[in-house]
Amino acid sequence: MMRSYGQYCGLARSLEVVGDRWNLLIVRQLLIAPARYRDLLEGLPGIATNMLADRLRDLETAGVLERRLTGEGCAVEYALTPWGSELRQPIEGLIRWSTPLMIRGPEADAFRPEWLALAVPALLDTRVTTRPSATIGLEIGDAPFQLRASSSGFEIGAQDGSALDATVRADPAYILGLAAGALTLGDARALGVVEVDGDESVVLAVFAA
Amino acid sequence: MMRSYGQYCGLARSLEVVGDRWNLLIVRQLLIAPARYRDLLEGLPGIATNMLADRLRDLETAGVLERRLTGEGCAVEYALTPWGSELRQPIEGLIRWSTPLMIRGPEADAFRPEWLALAVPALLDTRVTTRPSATIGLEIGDAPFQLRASSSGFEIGAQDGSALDATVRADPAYILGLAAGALTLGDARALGVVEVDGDESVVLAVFAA
DNA sequence: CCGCATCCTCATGGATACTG
DNA sequence: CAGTATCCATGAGGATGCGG
Repeated sequence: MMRSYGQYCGLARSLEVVGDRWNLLIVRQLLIAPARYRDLLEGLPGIATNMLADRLRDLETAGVLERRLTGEGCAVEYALTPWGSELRQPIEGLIRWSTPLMIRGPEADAFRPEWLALAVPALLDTRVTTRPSATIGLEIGDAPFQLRASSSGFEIGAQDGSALDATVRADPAYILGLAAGALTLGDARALGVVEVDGDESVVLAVFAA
Repeated sequence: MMRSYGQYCGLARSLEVVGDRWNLLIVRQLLIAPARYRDLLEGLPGIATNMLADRLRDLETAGVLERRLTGEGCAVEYALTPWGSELRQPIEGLIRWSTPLMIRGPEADAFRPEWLALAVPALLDTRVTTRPSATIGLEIGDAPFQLRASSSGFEIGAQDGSALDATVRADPAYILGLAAGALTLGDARALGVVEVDGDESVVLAVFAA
């Protein structure tokens, strides 16, 4: 638990809960989906096992997440509380703010396609939310997804057979930088084709509204 | 400078720049107004002098803030760059998220009236931004201010002679908690009168649109 | 004074090994 | 699988010094 700032300020008190190293990244993983301990270790490359255990305890105590026992046997699962889920807004703000840092490209950093599920909605132009019929196609690895944008938010589901209006193919490690710089739904423009040099590929397609 | 997370994720890269202890609180102070070293020390109760110096250097290197020489002589002043100013959005999100932490009240924490200049706009209901004529009166210490809300944002200026529609008097140390729980401009309701037990008082008044 | 730099101590983070 | 225990490196915090 972070040492108190001793300031009666909303920002300071928030940071006493989620300002510790790794905390917001754990919340990021749980915003994508509830997860088990092992999933979190994989989704947070570089974290030490004791750090993850400590942080999960802190965040549970603070009321940001909760431990749940899934149906089969005694499997432990971690999920955000309603209050913890509301961190989506500031986290999306930080993802948008990172644009100048992301367009440098991935360099030696790790990349996980699941992070797109959080980043792409955050990076889409806000005009999307006023166009109820907007739909974006996402293919992560071999699994095709469809990202539906409506006034009530974004929803990821199975992809139907809609024709593509524009298509982009990019290495997973570059897709975020490309999206940050160029992706807006208002004009649905193609981002261009980038060479794929890894064995894992992501196809990001923008459909017409 | 924070150790790298080694993740090609916008949130992780943002946190490598502003995730270190004190960094976002320094940005908070500069969002209120550009400030000198001494002002920052006073506005950040609890910070050590070497921490402030280190962080200012880090944030300048990262491009979040810049050192400026003010007109008279060689007085150093710190101000946010345009990119740094864009942290207002995620910071306001964290201020809103802190509501359950703030309604506990100030306890033993320090309070500075200037923090209201950031918190009040962040806590106002978003309906405010769709009512161009909305105006809020703020009195910090002896200085009366007027907070004008328009579609282009909030602006703080001198107070004119407008009649009050509702008035709230509260100790500065409680005003944030009250505002977080009860203040919406849509119905402009009074928050009630709270005893003032300090020598410094804040009057928060909600005007009719 | 203001704007830092140095020094020292202690809490925290990180890597690895290990256990129920 | 889901964490603890251990050890070491790093960073925070406080006091103080010091040049302009």
